[in-house]
Amino acid sequence: MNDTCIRVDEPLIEQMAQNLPDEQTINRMSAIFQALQSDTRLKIMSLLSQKEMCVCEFDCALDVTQSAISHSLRTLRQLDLVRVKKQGRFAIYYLADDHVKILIDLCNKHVTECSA
Amino acid sequence: MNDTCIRVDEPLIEQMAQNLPDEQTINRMSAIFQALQSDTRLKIMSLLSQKEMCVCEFDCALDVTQSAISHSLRTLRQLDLVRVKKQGRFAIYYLADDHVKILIDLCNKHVTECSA
DNA sequence: TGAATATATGAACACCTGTTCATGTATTAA
DNA sequence: TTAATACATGAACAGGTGTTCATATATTCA
Repeated sequence: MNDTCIRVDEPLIEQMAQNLPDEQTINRMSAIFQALQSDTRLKIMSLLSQKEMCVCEFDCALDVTQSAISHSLRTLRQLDLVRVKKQGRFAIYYLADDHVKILIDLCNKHVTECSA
Repeated sequence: MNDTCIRVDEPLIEQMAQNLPDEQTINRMSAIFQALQSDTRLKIMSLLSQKEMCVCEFDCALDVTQSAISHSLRTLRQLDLVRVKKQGRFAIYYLADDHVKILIDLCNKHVTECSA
């Protein structure tokens, strides 16, 4: 297929393409969605929207190894979706900000409303 | 590691685990985030939030093959994130609803605000 | 000090994803 | 009818992801 069909207004499309978020922004957005695409990490985020938690508590609530939880938390940490504070030998995790909570809630709402 | 540490209030954690969205909801949510995790699909969604488009127009705006675009659109269609209407030989794609647009905007906002 | 607890991390492996290539189908135009 | 156009789809392959296992580190307690 060539790059143009009868419907394509090339200058317009090119301008729209330039209105796209820049590559760096796209990358960071896709990284966030990528992080939220795992069942385990979604559950972690959902739990954290109820209260802050240490790794043990996740271990008790979820059905994966402690190692898997730590790996998941690292991913979320690196994207600044969650943060840690150390309390003695415990690592207490909490949501980085409300944006993320809203993201999760919005998606949940979309899914449950649209399947109802 | 055992399933309990000194911090764990087991009945509470178990109740929190039950408050989690059910498996089906979690699966649908992760499927949506999974779909939005690809640069190409994110760009498609961003373009669609500007105006409805046919496949040719995506082909003109994006730097991947028409095949890749069709595959991406199928993924988005199957999750009801976008919809199609046929107009002669053209397939016109548009966002399924506003939830999704808000999701994208919110994530974009998060990324650009937090990196500023 | 030494043992137990809480968490992190590297390696490895099975699985999944996104792309391209090749090709198929449907619609229009000549 | 034939050729061209617009789009869809299956196969296949490279690259990435999530999990577990084994192990390391850091903190507390005896």
